[in-house]
Amino acid sequence: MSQSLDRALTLLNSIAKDARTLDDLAEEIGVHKSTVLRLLRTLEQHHFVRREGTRYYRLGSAMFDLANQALDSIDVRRSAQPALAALNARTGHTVHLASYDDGEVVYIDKYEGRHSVRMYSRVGKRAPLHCTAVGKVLVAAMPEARREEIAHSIEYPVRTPNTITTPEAYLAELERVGRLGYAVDNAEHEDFIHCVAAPVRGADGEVLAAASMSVPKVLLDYEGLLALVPDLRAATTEASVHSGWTENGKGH
Amino acid sequence: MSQSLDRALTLLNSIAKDARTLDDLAEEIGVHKSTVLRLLRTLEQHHFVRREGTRYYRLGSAMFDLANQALDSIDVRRSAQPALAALNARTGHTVHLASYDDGEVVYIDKYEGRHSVRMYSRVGKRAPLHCTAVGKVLVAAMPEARREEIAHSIEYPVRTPNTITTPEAYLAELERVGRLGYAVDNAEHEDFIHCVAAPVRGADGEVLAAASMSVPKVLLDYEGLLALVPDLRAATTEASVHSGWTENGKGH
DNA sequence: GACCTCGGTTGCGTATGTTGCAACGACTGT
DNA sequence: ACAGTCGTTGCAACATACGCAACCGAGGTC
Repeated sequence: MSQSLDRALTLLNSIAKDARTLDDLAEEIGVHKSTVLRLLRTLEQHHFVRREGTRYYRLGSAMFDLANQALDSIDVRRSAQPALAALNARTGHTVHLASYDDGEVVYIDKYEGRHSVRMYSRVGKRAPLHCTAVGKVLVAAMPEARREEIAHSIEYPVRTPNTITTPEAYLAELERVGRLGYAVDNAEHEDFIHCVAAPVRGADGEVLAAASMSVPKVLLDYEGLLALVPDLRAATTEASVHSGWTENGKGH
Repeated sequence: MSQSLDRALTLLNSIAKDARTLDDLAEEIGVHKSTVLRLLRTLEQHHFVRREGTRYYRLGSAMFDLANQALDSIDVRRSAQPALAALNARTGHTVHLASYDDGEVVYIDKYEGRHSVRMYSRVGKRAPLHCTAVGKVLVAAMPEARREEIAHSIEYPVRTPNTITTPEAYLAELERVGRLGYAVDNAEHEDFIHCVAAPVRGADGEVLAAASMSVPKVLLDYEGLLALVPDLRAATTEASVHSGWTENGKGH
């Protein structure tokens, strides 16, 4: 809608990957370098980018500042923190907190596991709804009409042999998740990892976010993964209570 | 330089403080609300803001994503992490890692202390050079000409009765810091807190960042604060080694 | 040491994108 | 059902951001 802003934001994405030079950027977004220069200067004034020497541009401190302000203002992140940190410390597995945003899942917190196998995820990163345990939990909590709508509107890219690839299969899975109160990602996203996830609820019982544990298959088989569910649910229940949820239905 | 971009970035700052409505924002930056709408839409496409209901706008996930990508690419942050985390765990005090950027200090990492007294700081936040221990360490490490230049170009706003207020006093303090190898902020920034800081060095002995410990005065008197210096320096030395520094001068 | 190249920087005229306006529509609360 | 509030759209006028081309300054090569 706004051309220059659009270009500037695209620039930020490029710069984020790693430090870039002026001509690089100009070519990348297909405009004259003087145009890029002007945009970068404005971004620089606001500390969104900074220069390294004369040649290279990097993201600046405003980025961090705003991001952290924003993270702080996500209430569920703060209220879930103690329970999730404890879960992470107790089990040693990687714990994620995620919420729904515009047809995808967004990770809003992460507690790194103790194993050497690192997942390619990061706070702020987005992931598909159809092949993640957190995605299933979040969509399963929506009213039926919305579930249908989402199930039919998203893509189903195949990530592994186990990935769900049709709206029908996805809806059936969501129904199961809703009934059980937790979701499994049986290596549907990455070949060597499987996950379990459960919802974190707020004062009115609405689902605010989903928490998951991710475990390498070599460390724990499917049975072992399911055995983690009670532990996970204890944590999400605690997180829910801190978020204003009360046992018997409606809270306020 | 670029008007629309400039306005958009200002919008982001406003939104960051807390969720805002359209007219609020329009009035705040003094333009018509349709203009704001268009900018917000572009920001929304890029996930820099998201809508809460129809009325409110909040920062979006791209913010977190880019910020974390950028933080990951700050090498000194990663290499200093183990040493600083250990220092924080060992002492229970708040630990900051900061670097110099455009006439100010920027916090690039923070390890929260165990006391209830919380400081108003945050990763990405900026602070003055003249009244922070990290600021002194960073400027003290620069060549004399640059030190002079900075000392005479910055402002000296008074924060507490102890704040340094003249270039001359600041330069004298810097000389002391350079000689001792560490800096003290004797309640010069906030009344009830004092800090010590020391440099983290890279392969060529250049100062990459400064690490500090901040302690409430009620918890530890000035003597007690100084007694922390050996512990701090052990940590910054360890961090320096992880950053490629070698004991006897030039590394590579 | 002079030349050459490459990348960043500047000034300028033009066209394009962006703006403000005013009218519309959706939603809320009374 | 009505009034008021707030988000949304189409349009015409204008300012703004654009691309061009020429100008620097630094690094490397012969």
